[in-house]
Amino acid sequence: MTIQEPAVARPAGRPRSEKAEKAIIEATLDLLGEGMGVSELSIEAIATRAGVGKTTIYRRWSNKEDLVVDALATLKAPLPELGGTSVRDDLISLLDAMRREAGQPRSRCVMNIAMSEADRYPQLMERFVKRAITPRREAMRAVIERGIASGELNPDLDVDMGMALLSGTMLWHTKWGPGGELAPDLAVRVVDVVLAGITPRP
Amino acid sequence: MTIQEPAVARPAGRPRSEKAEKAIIEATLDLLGEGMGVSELSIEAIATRAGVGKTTIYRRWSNKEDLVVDALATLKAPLPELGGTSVRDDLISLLDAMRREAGQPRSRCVMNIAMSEADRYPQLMERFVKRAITPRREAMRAVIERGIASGELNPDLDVDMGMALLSGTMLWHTKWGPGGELAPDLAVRVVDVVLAGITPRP
DNA sequence: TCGTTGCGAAACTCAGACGTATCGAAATTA
DNA sequence: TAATTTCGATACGTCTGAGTTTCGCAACGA
Repeated sequence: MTIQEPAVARPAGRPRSEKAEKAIIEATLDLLGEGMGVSELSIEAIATRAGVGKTTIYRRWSNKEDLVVDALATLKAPLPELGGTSVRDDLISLLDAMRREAGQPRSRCVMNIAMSEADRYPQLMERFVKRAITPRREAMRAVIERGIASGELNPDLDVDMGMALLSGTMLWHTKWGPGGELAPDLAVRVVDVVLAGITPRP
Repeated sequence: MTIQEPAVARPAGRPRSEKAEKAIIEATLDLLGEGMGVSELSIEAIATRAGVGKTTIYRRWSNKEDLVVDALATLKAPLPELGGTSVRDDLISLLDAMRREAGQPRSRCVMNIAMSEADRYPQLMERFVKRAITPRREAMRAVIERGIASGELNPDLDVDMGMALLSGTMLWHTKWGPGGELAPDLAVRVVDVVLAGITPRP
């Protein structure tokens, strides 16, 4: 058994606790997920919740905003696998992923932050949008563009308008729908009504 | 000779300045409209912006929340007149009113508060929703129900889903659309795509 | 063993905002 | 004129939280 030399030589002294780092991130996401805004979020509350000293936080992040960015960044966007068999199926997959995330406080905080703190922390938002929003947006854009090309969608459709329809409707349900869980079939119903419109079809 | 005191006897002393009261409300709405959250909003900032002393604020409202409620209450909902000639026209009127409001910081703050502070100030929200949100929601519901009855809309349509489609799409554009003003024809385009759907029609 | 670094806890300084109190001036009634 | 109340301004004590420092202990390499 040979012990592998790490690529980067470990500096002398006690190594930083990976456990503490996890606990800090978890505590941050917990508090944000409980509806706390970035400005109400205090380093001291995070330290208490995580069971660490403030020193341990400041040794890693120079201020609250950096910590929040890193915490949100750990919420990777595990985009659903898209079957690619039909536009309808792929859109349902995307929207159902949104529905499932809306039910979990850990992911729900992403939406809370995105909706409410955009004006107040612009450069936080910039990095956050790049990491969390853009990948999902591009995935949906690709599906819609493919649908237009294949003839499944209206060739005159404005792609951005299609994205607004689908995402906006889900967002509306998330914020103002009946409290608690979103209906399991919500994604299907949204996609079908968006595809068909609300006027009668012959 | 005794004078019968009127029911509303003006008390002795200098009367409260109506102008100061207006200035306080205006300053509050200005700051909220600039994207400031309720928790960042400080009485001192309001007093400075309004050009009044803090005393003048505390003489009227006992705390920040009461002031915010009163300030938001002055934003009445001047719902647009609905022609009633067609569902399409009425929906366009409703959505175009939303578009116009989204452009004005004074009204924009309504949406900001509604989106972000719901969890944090529940009883503030309750009063606010009753005053500002419910009337608009009911107006749209009435239009959709009338459309279903008249055959202009799909008889199978879930009314709440229709409202989510229309309102959610507008909300999406407000928050994440290209910065600045919303396109003047946005309401028309949203209504038409919601009515027709995004799949080709024969 | 020794030097170095991280750990949690606590104390510290500093800033901002709350809510109250006080001031002289202004506005109003009696 | 006298009494009363509000005005804006300012000072005050308090509290909360940021960010720093210090302390004794723990974990690591040499």
